[in-house]
Amino acid sequence: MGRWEPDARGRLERSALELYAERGFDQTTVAEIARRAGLTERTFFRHFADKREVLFHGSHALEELLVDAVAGAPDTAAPMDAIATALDVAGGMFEERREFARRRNAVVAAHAELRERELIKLASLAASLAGALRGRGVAEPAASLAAEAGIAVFKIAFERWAGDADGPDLPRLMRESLDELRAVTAGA
Amino acid sequence: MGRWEPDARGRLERSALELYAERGFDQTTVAEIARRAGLTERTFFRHFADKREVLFHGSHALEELLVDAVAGAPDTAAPMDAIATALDVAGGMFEERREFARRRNAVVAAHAELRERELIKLASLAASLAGALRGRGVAEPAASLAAEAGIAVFKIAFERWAGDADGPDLPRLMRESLDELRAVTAGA
DNA sequence: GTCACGATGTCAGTGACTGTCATGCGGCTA
DNA sequence: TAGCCGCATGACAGTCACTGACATCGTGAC
Repeated sequence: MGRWEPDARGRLERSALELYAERGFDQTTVAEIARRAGLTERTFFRHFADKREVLFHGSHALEELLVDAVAGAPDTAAPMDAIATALDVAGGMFEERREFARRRNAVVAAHAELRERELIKLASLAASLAGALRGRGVAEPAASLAAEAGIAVFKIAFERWAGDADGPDLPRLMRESLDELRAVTAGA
Repeated sequence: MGRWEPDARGRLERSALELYAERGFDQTTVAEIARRAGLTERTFFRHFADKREVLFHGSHALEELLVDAVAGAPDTAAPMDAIATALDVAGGMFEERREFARRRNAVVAAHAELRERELIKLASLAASLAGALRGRGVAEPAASLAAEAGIAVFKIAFERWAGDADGPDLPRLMRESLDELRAVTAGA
């Protein structure tokens, strides 16, 4: 055992989510988060670039997962089908963490600065997915457009999922939304 | 003539853009922006909610313009055709302000916090466009999906336009990107 | 002429974030 | 076993974004 309690980063993440949910993002100081985690403010900023980032540590893992899904889709799959594979994986991942995902989303949705951070994470995800599509031989701008369309589907399906605890599961909402997008963009 | 020089807000906007371009966003303090505009830091924050917002004052006007375009599209137009009308209007607007738009975009693209703000403005625009589509009788989630797809087209066309000063004009890139999106989402 | 109004200035305060140096446990090496 | 080093954390001072409260003073209504 080390000199300190283990998992400082995890303690900070949990303390931050609790406090943001209890009092709101603005009414929580970094010093309070650190104190609840048994650490100091300075240590918080060694683990997270800013007060928002503490809620977004998982986004990198999600990005890797989805990039792998796109890269691993059958060679014969069309670009949007590769994206659909990734959306399925994402839906499964969130469905496994229903409680946490919904609690975290409520906090993020309640504050504009946190929504901003969420949007730039999604933009980064779109860029990575576009890269994965290019790796499959898809040209620009088709790769970026397919990736952005996939993120649009993700956003809308996720929003509906988070807002209706008794509705369909997320993978299903993803598939329905993708079908809806195909319908609405069809035709000249 | 008033007690003060006129157009304080405009002076602040111009001073900010100049300084962000000259030294970078981080290396510019609000006090410096205000001093160059002949005002004080406190006055800056009376006009703009924060240091980033000074670059995004125009986004509200853009939003109104595009909402009107969607609302004013022919009754017979399909959802994506109404969106296409709005994209055409947007393309024209930026094309009229080529120089300014490109200079401003270079500043925004250079700093993650500014890109975040841009993304939330685009998300707000998407929400307004979805509202305009609902006003035309389009149901959810089709309205939101069409709006988000339109924003995806806008983002990618704008990026190509900003990155290639000698390329096609923006309305043309918008139309090409929309056609690409239709092609990539087509098929089951 | 008076008076309310509105845009700005002044000043003090909070809190996010950073740079720098100190501390002490665990492991490595002689 | 002794000395040393790396690494996670603490302590502390400093900058700057942003806010609240109050003062100032041309302008226009009456």
